[in-house]
Amino acid sequence: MRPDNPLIVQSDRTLVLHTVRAVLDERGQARKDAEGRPMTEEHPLYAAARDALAPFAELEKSPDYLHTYRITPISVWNAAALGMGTDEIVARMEEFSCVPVPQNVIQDVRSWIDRYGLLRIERVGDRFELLSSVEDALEEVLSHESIRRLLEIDADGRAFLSETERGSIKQALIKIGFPVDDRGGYIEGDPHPIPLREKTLAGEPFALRPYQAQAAEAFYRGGSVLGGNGVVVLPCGAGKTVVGLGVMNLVGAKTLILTTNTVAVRQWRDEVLDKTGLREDEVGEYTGEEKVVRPVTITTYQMLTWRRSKTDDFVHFQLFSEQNWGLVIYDEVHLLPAPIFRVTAALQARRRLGLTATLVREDGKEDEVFCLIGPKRCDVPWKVLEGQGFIAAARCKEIRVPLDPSLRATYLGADARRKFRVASENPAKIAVVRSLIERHKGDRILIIGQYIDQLKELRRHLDVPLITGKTPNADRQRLYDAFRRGEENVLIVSKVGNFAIDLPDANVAIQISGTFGSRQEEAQRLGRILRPKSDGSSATFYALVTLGSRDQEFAQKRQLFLTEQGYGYEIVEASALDDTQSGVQA
DNA sequence: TAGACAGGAA
DNA sequence: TGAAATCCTGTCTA
Repeated sequence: MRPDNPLIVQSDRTLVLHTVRAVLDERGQARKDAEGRPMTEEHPLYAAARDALAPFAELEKSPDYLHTYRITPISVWNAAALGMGTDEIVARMEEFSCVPVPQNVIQDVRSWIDRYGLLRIERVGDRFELLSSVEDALEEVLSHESIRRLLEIDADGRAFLSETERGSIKQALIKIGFPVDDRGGYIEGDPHPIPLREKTLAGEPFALRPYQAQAAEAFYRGGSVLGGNGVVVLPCGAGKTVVGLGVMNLVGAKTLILTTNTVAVRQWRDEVLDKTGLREDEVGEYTGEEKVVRPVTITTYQMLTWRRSKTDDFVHFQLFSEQNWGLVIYDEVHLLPAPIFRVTAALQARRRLGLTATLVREDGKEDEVFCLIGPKRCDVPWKVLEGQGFIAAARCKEIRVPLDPSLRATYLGADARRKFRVASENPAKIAVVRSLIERHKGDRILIIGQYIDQLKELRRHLDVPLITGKTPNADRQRLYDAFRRGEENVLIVSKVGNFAIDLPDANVAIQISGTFGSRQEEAQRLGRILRPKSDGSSATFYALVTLGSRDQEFAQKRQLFLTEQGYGYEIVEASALDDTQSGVQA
């Protein structure tokens, strides 16, 4: 703790981190710039503090100078699963704090950490027992009706549960603040060796990158809690599929893979065939087009959650029991739909791997992921991979575009939800896009937006191709290819860009509108330009927002996740684009 | 029997 | 907070 440190830990468990500090002259006075404003510089400890806090705190707000983090039970338990204890968490806060860390915060962290592992599930013959390391704890949770009705209490007061209740009991317990250490173990599933190739089909040498191998190991071996279930968090473009292959190799059993769409199904299949020794007849696709169950089977969430009508049963749930799976992989686990949680609750005896770039869910179901899939096993910060050259360096700029006075009235007159749309569709953004394209001549530019009308308008002005959900697959492919070959330098894409993983790489992305406050969407979009460039050059991400509007508000929320990962948004006024080149450099 | 398309769901 | 995209299935056409 030093007075010039950047962090303040508050008793409401929020952490306030200064990103900048005043520049002082030799007499210790704040130095002023030419216009008399105090000068600031990045706080020398900011980056180190940010990285130290990331494992156990969640970034909540990130305006220019003060970033607010919050410590929650889930954030602390995830840290605990990575092997971090109270002492370490407190030490990290004290190292960067400029005031004493409040005692109640230390106590809260300690009590949460202590709770993790207080209750555990163990196998007893063909059923399971809920045990507690402290006598009162079991008594306390049994006083909750929601818990007791799931258990069978015998004459000695021991609490037993059946295999099928294993998931629901964990869900119920986390709701009342007790994460369970499930040591019930796994069904091994039918063995099926999955060797990794040393050369891909194209003859290129193949091996897991160090961080990929570490992630697979961390999942499989576990740490302070039993391995074999949990989530691996890796940036877009860092090779999550390959981590999945690594885990399949370690488990060596029949595997069921769940993905978000059919393009992803195809991609998983190609990767499995390209990088493992499995033959084509060992890998099956279970989709609308063909339903083939093989030792490695890949399907979509929508396939599984399909039913004839709202009241009917899920037709394809039998896939989970069709084979004796030894591993279930949940791709993009932050998008997991509710019914899959339900079936996963009954699947606690199978090894479960979740893969994602951002563990944050916009629906706040992080606790369900935590107790049903498992804790975070590995989280490689984006900036670390950038430093190692596995993803490209990127600069983010938020360009603030004024709203024309004539539209100002429309904006002010609109109700809250229309306001966002009016601000998002600010026509002045078109001129800004045009000048950015001008500035980035020779670059590959993706323009990403949310509203079809707005994008059509843009296409009319710029005369470049537009891809939306209605664009037939053949046309998309043709445009993607043209973009890849460099025949087209600019492409406008709608929300298809969020899902389409076959979208070609670019080095400039211009976001002209986005979903309310979706942090993970912003991360995905940045991911589009993060593939390392052959010449090692960096990428640029522009977010266009309407000055002083709800658009600007939501843009801040969207940026949270990336700020947490160390991406700073440089704020540029649109007017600065016109006169000099100083505001935005190509 | 493939392909196109509409409809419903989340 | 709302718009857009996706997928699966069933039906129709050639």
